[in-house]
Amino acid sequence: MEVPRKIPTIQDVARHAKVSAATVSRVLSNPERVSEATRARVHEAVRLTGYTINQAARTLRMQRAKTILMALPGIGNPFYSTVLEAAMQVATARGYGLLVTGRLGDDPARWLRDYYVSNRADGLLLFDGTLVTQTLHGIADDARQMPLVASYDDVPDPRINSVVTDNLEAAARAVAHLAEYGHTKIGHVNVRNESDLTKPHQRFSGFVQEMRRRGLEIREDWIQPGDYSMADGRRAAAAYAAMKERPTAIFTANDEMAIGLLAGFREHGIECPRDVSIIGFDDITVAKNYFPALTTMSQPRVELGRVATEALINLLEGNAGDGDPVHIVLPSELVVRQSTQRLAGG
Amino acid sequence: MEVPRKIPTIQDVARHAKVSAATVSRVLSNPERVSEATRARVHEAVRLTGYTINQAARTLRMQRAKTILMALPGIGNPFYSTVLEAAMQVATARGYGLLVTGRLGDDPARWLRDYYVSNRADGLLLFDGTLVTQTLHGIADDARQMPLVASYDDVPDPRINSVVTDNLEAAARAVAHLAEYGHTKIGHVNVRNESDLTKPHQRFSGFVQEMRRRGLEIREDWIQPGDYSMADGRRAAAAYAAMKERPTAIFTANDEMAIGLLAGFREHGIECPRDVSIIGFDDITVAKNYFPALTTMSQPRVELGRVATEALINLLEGNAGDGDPVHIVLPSELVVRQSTQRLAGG
DNA sequence: ATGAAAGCGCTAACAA
DNA sequence: TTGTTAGCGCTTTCAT
Repeated sequence: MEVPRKIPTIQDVARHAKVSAATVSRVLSNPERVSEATRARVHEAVRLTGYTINQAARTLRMQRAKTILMALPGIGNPFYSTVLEAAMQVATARGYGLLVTGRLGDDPARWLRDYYVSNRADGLLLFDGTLVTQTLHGIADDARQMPLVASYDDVPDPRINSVVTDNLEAAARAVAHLAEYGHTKIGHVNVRNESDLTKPHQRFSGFVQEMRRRGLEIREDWIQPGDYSMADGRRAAAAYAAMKERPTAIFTANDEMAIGLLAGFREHGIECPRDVSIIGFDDITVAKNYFPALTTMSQPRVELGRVATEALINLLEGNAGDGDPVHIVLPSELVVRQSTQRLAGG
Repeated sequence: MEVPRKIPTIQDVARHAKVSAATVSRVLSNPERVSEATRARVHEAVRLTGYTINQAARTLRMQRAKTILMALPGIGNPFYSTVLEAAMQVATARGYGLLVTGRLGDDPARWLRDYYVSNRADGLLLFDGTLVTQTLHGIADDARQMPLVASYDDVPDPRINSVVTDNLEAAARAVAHLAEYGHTKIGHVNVRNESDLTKPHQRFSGFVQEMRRRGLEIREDWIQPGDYSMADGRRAAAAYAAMKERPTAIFTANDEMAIGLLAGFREHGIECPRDVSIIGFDDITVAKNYFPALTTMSQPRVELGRVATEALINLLEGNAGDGDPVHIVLPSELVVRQSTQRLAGG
């Protein structure tokens, strides 16, 4: 019956090595300030005691948690899980822990900022585009500013650091691809609600922009609402199927809606790409394994997670805050597969 | 030019309310031990100062971080992202933060345990089945035990708390489904490596068990290796395609491999379900939207995340450790869709 | 190069 | 019911 040993503290190590706690601390963070002999003794003592630094104490003392907070709109989305994985790798490599949160309550800004004020996280990786700029500034513009990097589909406030993909351009290219294939009757599936009227999604704007540029008619009824889920893709399919006249090509704001749309169409006897061309957005893993393989705008989501996390940590460790905001735009790429086809006789 | 206010501490609140810090602390954690009048004054002071408790200080003092650590084998996997989301919701609701980690380095047990020893997390949600039981015990059986709940495909050490699905049974039912459809030539795709020889995956065992029970031949070459990725599903497809004699039905250990397998087969002109029936495992979102819609064993992954997290927090808050280990088994469910078919003339 | 001492912000034991 | 005091484990002046 073993007596549970106490978790060793820096004092225990000091005693073992016959030095002061201050010296142990130095060995651990500024080894060059300690003589080689002492250093060796301390390391040995660390090994012997199995000492691990107490982060809570260190955080309290240093006012830095060595932890970053990642706010996600819905982790269930495979898109974000890849981003999360990339972020985690970078964070770990640089000695940071990664807290995740999603449920933001009725005061999202406060919810997030409390992590900072309460000394649980040093900075924020914001992947949740539902927070409007105003709210965002509630986080960043406070006296006790929380360092943050935003990364989502909309173009964030220029005062806020951001790492994004060129959503507007990419959406325009998606439409251009359809147009180049001879399609003129083009539909779109995207989020549509009041907040969007004042601040439309970049992918929506890209769609509108390219349609206008090419002089193509934008038909209201061909723009179907979708919250980025497969279920909403199916719903859109039902809506299109019920129409007398349908678009010959549809651009969905993400791959999951494209898949739902395809699946839904199939149930209505509408075949892709025979009857309709569909282009998605994101290039999630399943896109190339779907049938038909999905044409899509590929997003560098590993890069997104990696770069955003690196930017944040640099911010935290560099001369924080006194530089200009960081704005990084990563390129998307058109990946043509089987779900789009030249319009027959077009 | 606003001078950045200092983050208010409990002392600031105390000063405002003209009470001692201890009283403020009491109001925040044991309100009933404080008179109503004082309580009101303190609350007002909290509001005025915008006070938020300093978690680092509290953690140091109480030796509890109010944070749980979730170890995932690969968050990229959409299966786990759903579990993660469920876990996060429960954790948040019960006042816990959720740290995630994946990169476990060369000493995974130590890596995970250090979170505990260093006072960063109070307990561990272990979703990574690659840690063998021995290693696990390195985490749990230490003098400084880290409370943990394991949840993955293999049946964990009985001394360890676990929340799992009935993988072995479910796998057997998957095979039974194929057999009932008249298939006798049944293949399987699953992880295969040395560690599996000593400790085969439950889904593998379930396959073997049901095949034996029905007196069906288990052909080594029909058991293809797969690391649960779509890419490995494709690889398996290539392997099967190259065979002179192929199975008429295949059970893959997860849906992603099933999708990869289907996509791969299609490229070789092998159609599902016409030429081969395929049953997956997990029922990821895309399964029902795939073409053909995937027959699969549905796993209650939201439940899994929820129940495991609840079990862990109960453990942390209850009379921890002195009870028997918790073992919860959640049921899987057969979902028949289009990717399996009765064997023609069978 | 090393040690002594103070203090980060909180809670809990004890006193009043 | 409330206040005083000590101390969680660490880092960091300031001495030596």
